[in-house]
Amino acid sequence: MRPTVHDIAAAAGVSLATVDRVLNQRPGVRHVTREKVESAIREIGYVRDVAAANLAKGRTYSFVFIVPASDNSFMHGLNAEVMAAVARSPVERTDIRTLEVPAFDPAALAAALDTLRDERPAGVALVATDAPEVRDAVDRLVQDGIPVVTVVSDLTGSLRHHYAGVDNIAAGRTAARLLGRFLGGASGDVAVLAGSMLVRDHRERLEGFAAVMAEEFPGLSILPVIEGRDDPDMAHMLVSDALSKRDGIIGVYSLGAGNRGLIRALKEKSVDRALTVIAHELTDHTRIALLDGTIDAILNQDAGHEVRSAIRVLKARADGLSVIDAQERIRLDIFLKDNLP
Amino acid sequence: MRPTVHDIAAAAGVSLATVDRVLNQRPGVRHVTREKVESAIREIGYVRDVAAANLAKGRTYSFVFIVPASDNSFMHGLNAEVMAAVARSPVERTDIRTLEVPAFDPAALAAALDTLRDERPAGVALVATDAPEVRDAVDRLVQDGIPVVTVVSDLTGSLRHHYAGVDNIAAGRTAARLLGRFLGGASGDVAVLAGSMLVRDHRERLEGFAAVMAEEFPGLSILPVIEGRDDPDMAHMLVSDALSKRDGIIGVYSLGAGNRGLIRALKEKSVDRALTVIAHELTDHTRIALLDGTIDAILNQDAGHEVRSAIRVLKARADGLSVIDAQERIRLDIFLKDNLP
DNA sequence: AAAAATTTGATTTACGTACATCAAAAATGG
DNA sequence: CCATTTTTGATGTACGTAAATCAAATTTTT
Repeated sequence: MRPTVHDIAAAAGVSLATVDRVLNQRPGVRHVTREKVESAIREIGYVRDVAAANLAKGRTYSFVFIVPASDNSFMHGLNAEVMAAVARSPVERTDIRTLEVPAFDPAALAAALDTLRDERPAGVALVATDAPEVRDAVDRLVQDGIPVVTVVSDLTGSLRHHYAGVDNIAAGRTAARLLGRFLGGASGDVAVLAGSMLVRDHRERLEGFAAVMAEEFPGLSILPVIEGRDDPDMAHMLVSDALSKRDGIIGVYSLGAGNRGLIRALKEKSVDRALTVIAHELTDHTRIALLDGTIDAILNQDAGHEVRSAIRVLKARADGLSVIDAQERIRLDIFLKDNLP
Repeated sequence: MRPTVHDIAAAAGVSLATVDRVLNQRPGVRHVTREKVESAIREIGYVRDVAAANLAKGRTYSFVFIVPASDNSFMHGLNAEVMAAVARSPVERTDIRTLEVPAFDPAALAAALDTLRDERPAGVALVATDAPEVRDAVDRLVQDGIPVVTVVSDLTGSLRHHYAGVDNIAAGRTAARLLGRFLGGASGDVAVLAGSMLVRDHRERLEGFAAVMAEEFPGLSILPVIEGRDDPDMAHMLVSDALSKRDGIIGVYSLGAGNRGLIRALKEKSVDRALTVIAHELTDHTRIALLDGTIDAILNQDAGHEVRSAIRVLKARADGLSVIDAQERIRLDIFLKDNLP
């Protein structure tokens, strides 16, 4: 049987009340007594029964999920996953609230984070925008003792406790190797379509991509990055334009969201030429494009996993428990035609 | 607030005792009363607080994990993951016992399964060997009301409740496309190294591989499968032999476990020729080979995920709860040099 | 309609922990 | 050494559910 608080009391030779004071860090225990209890806890290997504790506390973890009000398929998917988590939340003794903030607006995000300082939720998850003011706001929350995790996009240099997202440099490197290998030994130009170079994940993907391209595929040269602002029409125009102007393009890497415009442009232009295309994020559109051969591989991060992982990590933090690291590692999914879920 | 049993009682106009009788399927409730309670449950949307219920029951789920006594890196890894789960088990109110049975021995596995019928554990997970006697033994367990999930290797046609493993046909197809694309448009022979064609996962991988090869890469022809019985020395000999005899070989697909022999053979023979190699299962050996360029891509199933998923599914079954399907889908990991964990 | 059987209600205890209260004991200050 | 403060113990209630007991009400059988 698992040891209980009673066993601690017996082992330490103190009363239940004292054990409780130690366990819940209540005042009024002499230093020596506290040590006695703590060593008893270690000796008999007591671990608090979190379920029973939560029952007694009547506790519900109130978490806040901050998502950008962005209008692309990926963010819609992420939102849906958060909503699914909200739907499940009563069963898991969590009470998840979502907060929408304008996308790419550091000031608004920082302001939203600061309001949470008073509210003191049991944890905060956010899709971070990489800016000093956001970093500072996150640090303030952490210093107030509130668990914070970033999702999808990280905030390096901040005090956030955890990042539930993929390694974007590795993603870029992987894309480069796939593209390079798929192109065989061919020489030519590679077009890169990004949302915006102001977003950290996009910068990192490009960085990884460029590094491997330079190291391993000298025959391929990267054209200046096309910034489509994750807007279908804009992407369509810019990509069409690029493909018309440069017929040396043999490969495309789309590292941002909003691939609808890209796909349209590819369909129009690729009738007479063979292009190898790697894109990010599995959505309805990219899935169809992968199946019909317009896209050759899709790199993906599973939004559902990210959301669930973020919640698990916040919960563990709130309880002072540890997580299974391997379980919380968000993997980079590589999808070809054949292994689609 | 979540509704409780008291709320059901009030809503249905019956006593707590009656609610309890209905909830726990105890006898002595008239049909009409039972219906009244059940509709009240639906109306107010009651869901049992599993944590409280388990606390009251003093319940510990006792699960049995049957693993083959196989001596390859993958099975060692699986075993380690099961052990890690055992270590965590007290915290999760589970009591996991492992049972080792000889590998590839259907009779022994079936016998082991049959002993469990008396023991009546709360759930059984097994790495299935694909044989009628195993299927029958599994069906008997299921018919006795014991939750059963297969791990890594499935048992199609049986009544098992769930399979925690990858889609091996998709894995084979993916391997074929990767290999075909990596080889550009080149023509030549492809060698396939398997453990044994008697194992279902290996057969399925080959099936998927051969299908895509035939459909999409007519320039590549698959040589007769080499069966290395997952034995390093045997694999080394057979692969060396094949590489010496046929210098038309430009690609290798290793779909089984035990890649040490393969890697050794490749290192010896590939000094003077360029081979493209796809292998299964990320282990210390394959990881090094991937990094040094001996292997070009590794397909992997995450044993840790499989074990944790199996346990989650068994627990949910035991509680009569549903699982999050997307969370329990075991993904096929594709590793290149750049996205290794 | 009475006897027997079945169904329902009322109540209690338990699970492991949290938290509060009050009394008793011990340590500390002057 | 007494008064005061601090520390400790004893005890009870609560969380939501399970499970048991016994009495009361209802239904079924004869």
